[in-house]
Amino acid sequence: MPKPAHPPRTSLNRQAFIDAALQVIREVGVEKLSMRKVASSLGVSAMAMYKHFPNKEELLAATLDAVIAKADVFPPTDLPWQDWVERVARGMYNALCAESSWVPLLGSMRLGPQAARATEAFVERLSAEGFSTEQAGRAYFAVIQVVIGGVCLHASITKQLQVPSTTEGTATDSKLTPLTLRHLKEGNPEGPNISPTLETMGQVDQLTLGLPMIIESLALQ
Amino acid sequence: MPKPAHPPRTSLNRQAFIDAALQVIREVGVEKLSMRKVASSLGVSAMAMYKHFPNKEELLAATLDAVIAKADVFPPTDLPWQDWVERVARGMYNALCAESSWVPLLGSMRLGPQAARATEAFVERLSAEGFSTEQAGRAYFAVIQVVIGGVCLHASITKQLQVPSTTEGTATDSKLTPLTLRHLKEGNPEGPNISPTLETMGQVDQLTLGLPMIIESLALQ
DNA sequence: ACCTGAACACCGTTCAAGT
DNA sequence: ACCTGAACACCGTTCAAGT
Repeated sequence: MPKPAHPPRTSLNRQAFIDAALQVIREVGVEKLSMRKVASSLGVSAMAMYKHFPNKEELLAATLDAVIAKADVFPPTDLPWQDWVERVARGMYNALCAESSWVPLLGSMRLGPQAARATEAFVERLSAEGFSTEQAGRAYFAVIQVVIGGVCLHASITKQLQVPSTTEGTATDSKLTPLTLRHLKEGNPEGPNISPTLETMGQVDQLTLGLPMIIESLALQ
Repeated sequence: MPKPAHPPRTSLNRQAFIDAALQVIREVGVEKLSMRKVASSLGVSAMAMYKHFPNKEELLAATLDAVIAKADVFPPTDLPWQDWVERVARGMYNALCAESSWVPLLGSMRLGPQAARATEAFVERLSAEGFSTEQAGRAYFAVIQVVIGGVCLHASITKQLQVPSTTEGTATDSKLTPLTLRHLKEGNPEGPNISPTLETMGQVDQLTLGLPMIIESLALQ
C-alpha cells in the first residue's frame, strides 16, 4: 500500500473547504449551499474544489462527518449505562437539532469514519456491560432510530407551527391547511379534542417520547 | 364563509399536476423533480403551474399529501389495539420505504390535511380504548418517531451498503470509508467484532427495533 | 499539482404579452 | 382565467488552458 508523501498540505486544503462549507451552511442552510458560494467565500474559483472533492455530495459527506466529530456526544464512562445511553442519545439529538438544516438529508447521506467511530464506542460500552454484541448492535440502532425520528419530528412540528397565516377563508382543496391545532379544531370540532395535545407537543422535547421506553426495555434484558 | 362556485375545474387541473408530479417522481426521484419536467410531461409550459401552485414547495407538499392519502394505512378496527397500532406503523413504514425518494425531506415538509386525518384517526382509536387524549397523542408521536427513524435508518443503511468499491488502498483522510462491515473490520480489528451485527442490520426490518418496545411500554399504562 | 474562465445543460421564478 | 416565451439569476459539472 503506497503512502502519499505529503498529506499535510492536501489535508489542510481539504479542511479549509470543509470549514468554509460549515460557515456557509451556518449562514444560508444546507439546502442553499452551493459549490460556488463555498469557493467564493475562500476567494477562490468554484472549480478549485474539484481537485479535493469529486462532487458536491462528497463535500457534504465530509462536512457532515466534521459535524459529527465536533458534536462529541460521549459522556464520561463512569456513569451507569442507562444514564450513559440517555446522555449519548440526548447529545446526538441536541447536536442535530442545533444544526437543524442537516435534517432534510438525514436519510440520504453517506456516513463517514466519525459516524463509524460512534457506533464502535457505543457497542464497546454496552458490551463491557454484559450485553452481547448482537444486543448492543440492536440497542445502538434502536437509539439512533429514536434520535433521528425525534429530530425529524422536532423539525416537522417546528415547521408546521411557523406557517404564516395562509390567507384562509376560502378553504378550497388548494389550501393545504397545516397540521396544527387550528386545522384539527376546524376540521373536526365534534371529534376528540386533540388540539391541546398537539399544542403541548410543540413544546415537548421530542426525544422523551420514545427514549425512556427503549431504555426501559433494554434494562429488562 | 364564501364557497367558490366551480371547484371541479380547478380541482381537476390541480390533480392533473399532482398526478404528473407523482409520475415524474416515480421516474427520477423527488430530488430531481423540476417544475419544467412536470409541466412538459403534460405537454404544457412550465409557467402554467404557477396558476395552481405558488411555488415548487407547495406542489411537493400537495403531492406528498396525495401519497399519504393513497397509503391508506388504517386496518380494520376490530383488531386488538396492540395489533392495530402495529399494523398502522408497519403500513406507514412500508409506504415510506416504497416511496423512498421522499425520505430526504421527511423532516422538512409541510404536512397536509391527509396527514392530519391520520393523526385524528389514530387518536380516536386509542381514546376509544380507554387512553386519555394526552396519552393517545403521545403514543401517536412515539409511533411516528419510530416509523420515521426506521425509514431513515433503512434508507441510510441501504445507501451505505450500495457504495461502489471506492478505489481503496490509499486510505488518506480524503477517503470517506462508509459505515460498513469492511470499515469497522479494518479500522479496529482487535475491538469487539461488530461486523456480523451490522451485516445483519442491513437485512433486518428497521421498524422491529423500536416498535415492540413502544407498544410494550404503552400496554403498561 | 493546483487553479482559472468560459461554456453546457440545467434550475426556480418574474414579467409582459397573448387568447 | 389560463397559458406562453423570453429573460434573470442562479445551479453542478466539464474541459481546455494557464502557472
